Amino acid sequence: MGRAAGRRPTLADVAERSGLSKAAVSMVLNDRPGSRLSADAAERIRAAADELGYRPNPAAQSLRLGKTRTIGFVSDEVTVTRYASGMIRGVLDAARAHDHTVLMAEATGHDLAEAVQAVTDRRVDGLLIGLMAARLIDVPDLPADLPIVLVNGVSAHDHSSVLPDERPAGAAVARYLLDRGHRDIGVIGDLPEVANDPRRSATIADRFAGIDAELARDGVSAARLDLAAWSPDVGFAATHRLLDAHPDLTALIAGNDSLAFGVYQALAERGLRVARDVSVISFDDDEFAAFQRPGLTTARLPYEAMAKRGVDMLLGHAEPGRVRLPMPLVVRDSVRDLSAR
Amino acid sequence: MGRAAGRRPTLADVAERSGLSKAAVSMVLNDRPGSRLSADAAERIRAAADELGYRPNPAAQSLRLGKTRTIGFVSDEVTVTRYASGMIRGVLDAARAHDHTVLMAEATGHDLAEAVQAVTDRRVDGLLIGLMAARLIDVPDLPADLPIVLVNGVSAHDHSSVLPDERPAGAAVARYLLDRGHRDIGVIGDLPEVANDPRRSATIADRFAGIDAELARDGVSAARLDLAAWSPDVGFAATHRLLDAHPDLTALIAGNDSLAFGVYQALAERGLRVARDVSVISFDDDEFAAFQRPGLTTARLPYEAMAKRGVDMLLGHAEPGRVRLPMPLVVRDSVRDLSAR
DNA sequence: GTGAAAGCGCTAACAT
DNA sequence: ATGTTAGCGCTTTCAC
Repeated sequence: MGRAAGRRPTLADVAERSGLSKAAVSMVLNDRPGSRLSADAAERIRAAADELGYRPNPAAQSLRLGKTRTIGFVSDEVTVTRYASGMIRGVLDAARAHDHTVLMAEATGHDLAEAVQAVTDRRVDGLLIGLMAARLIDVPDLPADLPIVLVNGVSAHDHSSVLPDERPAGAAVARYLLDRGHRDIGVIGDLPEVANDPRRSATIADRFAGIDAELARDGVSAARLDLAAWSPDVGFAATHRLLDAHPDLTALIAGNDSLAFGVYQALAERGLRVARDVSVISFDDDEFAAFQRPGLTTARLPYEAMAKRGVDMLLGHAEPGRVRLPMPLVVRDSVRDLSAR
Repeated sequence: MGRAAGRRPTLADVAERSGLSKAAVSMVLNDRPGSRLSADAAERIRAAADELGYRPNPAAQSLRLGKTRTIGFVSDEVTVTRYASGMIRGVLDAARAHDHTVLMAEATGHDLAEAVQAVTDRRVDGLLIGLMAARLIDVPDLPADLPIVLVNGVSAHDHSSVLPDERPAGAAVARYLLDRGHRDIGVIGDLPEVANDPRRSATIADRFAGIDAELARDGVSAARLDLAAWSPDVGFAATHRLLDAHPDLTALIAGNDSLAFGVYQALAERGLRVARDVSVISFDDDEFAAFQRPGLTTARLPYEAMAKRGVDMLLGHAEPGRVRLPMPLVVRDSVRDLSAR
């Protein structure tokens, strides 16, 4: 049992108390196969360590081993923003599962290189770069032997990375509507300017390509409205514009949940009920998607799973490479089944 | 200029390259007053360090100095949840300002003591405990010399802590309504069960006490509805119930923004417009408060400022003790001015 | 003014 | 099978 003593006990203290050598203590506590200690000796050592409340000093271990059992996590703004909190959970959980701790640094406003430097200065064993929006970035120079993986991002070089698999998600969203009898569909939110620039988004183009391809399979061509930004107020304005032009639409696909928030508001203002009058479906599964009334059906961005996979790759528990993870469709109540009537 | 060399350069490398001793290099690089090196020698050392891209090994420094320049941040769920992301930003920024890094651990599901242990095992220089909801907790045993401060929480012992100053905020919210001519006011969301248990909330009682006192000053007694939980759907149901009983209400005070989200939904369902027909005001300033339509006026929980103050206290840059920080009223468009008509 | 040397706590190679 | 020792990279007394 640990006491809150003055000086923290060291290996030497445990050795002295157990009447054995430091080497013996080290062997037992790390149960190295080296040489079998007598069961009795091992017992004495464990007892002594326990009584003293001994905890190894990680600085000493790092110095000796050249490993820190710490990974660095630098992000553009996922740490400090609500959107990708699942990513933090994933990183923390996966790191703990492999007995590593996480050093976080934020690159908001700063140079990414600066944040990376701060972290590598601490001699982390691996570097995870997490991005808010999936995009292409330049990875700063870093020690040649430092493993690195990008979560929700890609580099121009061949760094390992994990991205959401947007194309099938786009197709699944369209298919969900099609299967329920919708053929008069509006698509709110393609961002041509962003979609064509991988440094702004490496995946949005896939999202819409998936939608378009699936719609085309059934011969439906959607009413489209391109946008310049994704926020509730532009979703609000866009909905009004689209519905003014096409009052016959039975379903709306929003580029993401933030836009869909605005769609709900606009629909309410027009006296239209979500699902009953106009169905809505979207992407991301933001926290408030479940709070909408009715609950918003949306294809989830798998932040937590991506982070976990990233850590696993970083620590050698998963194949490295460029990976895409599925975006599950979270079904709630915002889509009406027209085929049943 | 740093090269991505094979082995990382050490102090000894810098010494060799500059033709001086390790001691001299250490002195110069940390500019110790000890003994003045010749300006020329100092220059040579800096140049050598620069060319080599030398960065001190923190493990070695920690071992020698007994300091890690790292603080531990353990929280119940602020890390992995969107609500208090401002707290993370505050911690990270303040730590960097004092040249410290942050080790994060999450106590969700686990024992708080377990997360604290994980962090103190790493020999952090200070411990920050951050809570989602301001409440009273028991701080686990820890090394006697480890500074600790609670952010958005208090302990039964006299640990330093920083809390939001809820009473004045409650008063300010009520006053804001009163000053605009509202006298038929509904209060949605007191949680008697929670408010009376400091281990569930150490501040909610103050919030409502502030509201009540200020209302009483002007002789108005609100229509109150006590709740058992704070979520959009209970806010939704509560609004309907309250308005059914008191159709004459001109303003609603919601216990927090999550509740207010439901208030908006219920009002919309009744064909009532926020502000024009019924004013709404709330607490927290959640991210989506600004996205509501009209924007929600709310008393902000100063997560970022609390975190910053906490770090400053921890690192000796601010007076320790029990501190309360103001909750600024963020004025948007959800309250109508009745006195002007 | 400058450098040699000890030592922080730990592990692994080497003696015994 | 157990113990002794060197050394990871750094800072800081203490001689020179």
